Amino acid sequence: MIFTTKAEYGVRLLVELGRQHDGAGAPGGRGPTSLKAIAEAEELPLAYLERIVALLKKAGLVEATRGAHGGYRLTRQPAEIHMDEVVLALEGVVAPMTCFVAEDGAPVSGRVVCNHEADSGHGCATKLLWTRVQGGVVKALAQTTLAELVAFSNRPQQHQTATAVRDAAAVA
Amino acid sequence: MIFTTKAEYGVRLLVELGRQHDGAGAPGGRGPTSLKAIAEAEELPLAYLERIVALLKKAGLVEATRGAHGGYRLTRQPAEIHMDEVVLALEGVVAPMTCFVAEDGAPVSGRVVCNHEADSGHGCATKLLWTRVQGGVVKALAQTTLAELVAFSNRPQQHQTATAVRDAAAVA
DNA sequence: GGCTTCTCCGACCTACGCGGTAGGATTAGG
DNA sequence: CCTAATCCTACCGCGTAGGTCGGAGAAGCC
Repeated sequence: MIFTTKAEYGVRLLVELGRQHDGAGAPGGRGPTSLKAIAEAEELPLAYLERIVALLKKAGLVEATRGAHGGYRLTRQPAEIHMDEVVLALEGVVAPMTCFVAEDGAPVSGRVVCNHEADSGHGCATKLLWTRVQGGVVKALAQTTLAELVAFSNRPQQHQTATAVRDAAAVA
Repeated sequence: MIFTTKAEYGVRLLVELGRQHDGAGAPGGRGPTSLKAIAEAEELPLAYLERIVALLKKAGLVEATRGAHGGYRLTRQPAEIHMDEVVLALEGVVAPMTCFVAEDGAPVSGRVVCNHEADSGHGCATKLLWTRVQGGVVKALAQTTLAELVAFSNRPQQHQTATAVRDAAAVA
């Protein structure tokens, strides 16, 4: 499996925030949303969400107001939030293999290097393959915005599988 | 990380077999290659390789001859072997998330379904995202053949990173 | 001021799967 | 029969994903 529940829960958390963020004039919309509300809506463990949202905050995707009636809100419009950034914040660098290390702790889109070059004269052939795979993943992530996911989650449930497949095909 | 060393080692093993498989007239080329030779060439643990090659054999990608001077050989031309099939054999179904289960133990390219639909009225928004990601991965794998990897591994080592990046860009 | 309701923070725990080993049984050439 | 190879299955250590617990600050509300 490629992503952990950190990414899963984190994205669902952002979608929930994005749903509040609708066109409410002033940036920030209405008041912030508490984690507790999100945890109940998505049926996720609150304590675990706390640690996940901390990652999003550290990445500047989300801001918090503390105290009673506090909570979290997005720092940008959902349409401005691309999933490559989100996944980077949640999972760290996206590399298809342990031997892939970014050249400088670089971001998702950073170029990547294989560290067991000196195998036996010929360099490891897998590098080409993993590079292509990573390219495919990053491209898919970068092309998806939070706004899309919010819109998708608001659609009626019935033919969602079909539409998801169609959307995915449209990307390809 | 997305793939385990099973995929890494398995691909390297196939590349090594593909290198022997060059145009030697009769299908099968010269005699089979022993695992021991491959393990030494790639500096991989022999006992572990045994288990990995068993997966490839079960998938029909490779055939074995037992006994002294035995070993493994490819069942097809390297240009006919696509990496989606290889990775499927080695890693099992490629799903970006645990909640993704194929509709019938289907192959890599099979359509996929999220199993926690009934969340709270609205279906999980992540499905769209993971579907797109999986599409990107499968596409990248299916477009790469063993022949390409063999050719790549035979190139001089020097500018390999640069060429890998260029090749990956060409895919996109 | 004292609640309550939040965010914050770090220590702690547990099950599981990856990566690897050990030891043998089986088959085939010399 | 010995050796070289594939086969097969059980075992094992360790890192980490996934989650819990408890408590310390911050800010609104009575």
